[in-house]
Amino acid sequence: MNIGTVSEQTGMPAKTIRYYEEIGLIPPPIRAENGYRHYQDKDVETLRFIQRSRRLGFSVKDVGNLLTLWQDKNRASSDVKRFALEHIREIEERIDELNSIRQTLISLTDTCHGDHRADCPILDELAK
Amino acid sequence: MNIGTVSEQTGMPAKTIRYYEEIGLIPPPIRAENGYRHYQDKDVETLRFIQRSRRLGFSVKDVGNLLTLWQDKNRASSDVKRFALEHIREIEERIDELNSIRQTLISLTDTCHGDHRADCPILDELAK
DNA sequence: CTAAACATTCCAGTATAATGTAATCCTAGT
DNA sequence: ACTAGGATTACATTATACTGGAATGTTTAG
Repeated sequence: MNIGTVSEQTGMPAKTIRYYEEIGLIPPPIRAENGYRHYQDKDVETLRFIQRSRRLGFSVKDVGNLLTLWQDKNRASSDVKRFALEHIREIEERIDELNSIRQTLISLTDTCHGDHRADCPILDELAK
Repeated sequence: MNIGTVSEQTGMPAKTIRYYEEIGLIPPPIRAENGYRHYQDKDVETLRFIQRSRRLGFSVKDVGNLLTLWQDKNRASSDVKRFALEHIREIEERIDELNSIRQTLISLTDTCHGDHRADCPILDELAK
């Protein structure tokens, strides 16, 4: 498979696939005689794995660790679980912070009459 | 006031204050004869305004708009409110997305026994 | 007077995650 | 043969928000 086909099958830009190779997230594929990258089905699977992990909010670096765990047939499932739980914890932290910001903003907007008048408690609070 | 004093009073690095000036978020202050930036109390207020806005998750660009509204004595409070409500909407979007990711991750970790065995539904799901 | 502390500018770098662009090369179809 | 469409590399740029560091000038305390 050439990179274009892989790109089609994963929905990932060829550019991104090359980029993942460049940063060492995926191994360099073998090259055809013309110098074109030649991919196997398992490479598409790996890219899909990356894609799903990224969608679950794992950083590219995290994905690297997940890939290592995935490819290590001797890993303990507890290692993977620990990793995922830590990620959940981080996500919950971000949610908490956003919720706190949200609450503050809602209190502010609630006290702002929001009409043609200039007087605005939102700005007053930001300025106080 | 020199930049160091402002830095102390706001807790912002001098570097950051200069940076905000550079990107046009705050106006260039007058200079003393020695070339040092000379700040007024109102500049400290402005920086505090920026700080609070940033902590509420407004981007630097958003803060620019807020500052404009703040300094426009003729703005309608509805303009500010609209802006804040839009920001709340965006934050809620992010929260929703994070919650959805969190749910998925929790389902995954729940089905992973997390012991010494290699078998791991988390990786299986990422790979499927 | 001198050294530390503070200020200035300018250029570069950090972190994250790609994407854009140009020059060149290879391949497949008419 | 020719051209369109892929592929390659290398270098640069985007977005966001700063931060680091060097070279140099100024102020202040001992």
